[in-house]
Amino acid sequence: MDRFVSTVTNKIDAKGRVSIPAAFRAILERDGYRASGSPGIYCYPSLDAPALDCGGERLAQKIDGLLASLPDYSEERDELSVALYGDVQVLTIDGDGRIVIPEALRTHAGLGDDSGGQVTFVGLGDKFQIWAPLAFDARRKAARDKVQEHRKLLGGSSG
Amino acid sequence: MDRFVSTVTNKIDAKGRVSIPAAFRAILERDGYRASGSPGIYCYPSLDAPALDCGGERLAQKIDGLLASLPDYSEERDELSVALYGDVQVLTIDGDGRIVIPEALRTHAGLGDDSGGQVTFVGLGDKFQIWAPLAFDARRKAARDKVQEHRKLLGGSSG
DNA sequence: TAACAATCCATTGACGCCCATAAAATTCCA
DNA sequence: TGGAATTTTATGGGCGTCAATGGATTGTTA
Repeated sequence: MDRFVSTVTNKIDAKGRVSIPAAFRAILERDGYRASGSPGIYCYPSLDAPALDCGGERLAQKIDGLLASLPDYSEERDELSVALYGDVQVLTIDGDGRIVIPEALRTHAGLGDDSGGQVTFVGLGDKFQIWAPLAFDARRKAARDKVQEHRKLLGGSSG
Repeated sequence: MDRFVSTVTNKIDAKGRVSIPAAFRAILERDGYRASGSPGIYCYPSLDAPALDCGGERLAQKIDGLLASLPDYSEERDELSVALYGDVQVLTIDGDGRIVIPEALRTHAGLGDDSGGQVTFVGLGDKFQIWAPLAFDARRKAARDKVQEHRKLLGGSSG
């Protein structure tokens, strides 16, 4: 199965458009995205980071599956629906492979004028994230430090 | 299958008209809504929230199915029938894609002059809800907290 | 005819779609 | 293997269409 991997930083233009990395687009297409008549890509605020989680049909079906397991008209289901469906935005990819990130999502990810007009795409396997470049640098550095610690604990003489 | 997703906030004008988000309208049309001679959209007070539940034919059938699953003449069925059918309003969409929310429904959802002349449409899969913007913000926060508890079900090593 | 409702029309701004350009990668061939 | 030709990407901009909104006009009913 194809996975989203690697990290790419692209520009946002004056109209708020960003090119999705070609490698990611290719995966979305194989994942059920159809150039025409397609719903688009699913995108929602990441729960534990100032970033956006994005994916294709596979991700949408995951959400459906979770909700379908709860009884209709239960309060629990309504609440989950709000958080899962309600926060999801379906973004369409234009003919040139670009999307426009809506205001609500940009706010969550800190993609304001201060982000230097750039966004970072981060592959995470079956989904990918969109970050403000600086915020992601910090996150990445923290992750590296953590790995270093683990190495020490593991007594890693080889890496 | 088409689902209602995402959250949109629109204005109510002086005459009480609100535009239904175009994306939602498109789903209603595919769900059996016909521009002319159509019954309209089904709308009723949400059972457990200060909001309105709305949907098309698919929602109506779902309610039918739910009631049919309960034993005839059971107290439970009677109560649910009243709760679900009793307050249902069939709203028509005008030529410009707008509806007028009747007084009784506006009261339940707290869509008064205090709501800033705005309403929030929240996609919930096979139905959508109409909220007063501020009330929905609170609900959204609660819902997100709840999802945190369910994250493991989403298979998320992150997010 | 007053009050209200439904339909129609007009404006504005956002968005989708198309094309142009430049840089980068890939292919192809000597 | 080197380099030229071609294709793919990323990005910028123009323009037409449509959605959202406000206002006017017509119709209906008490």
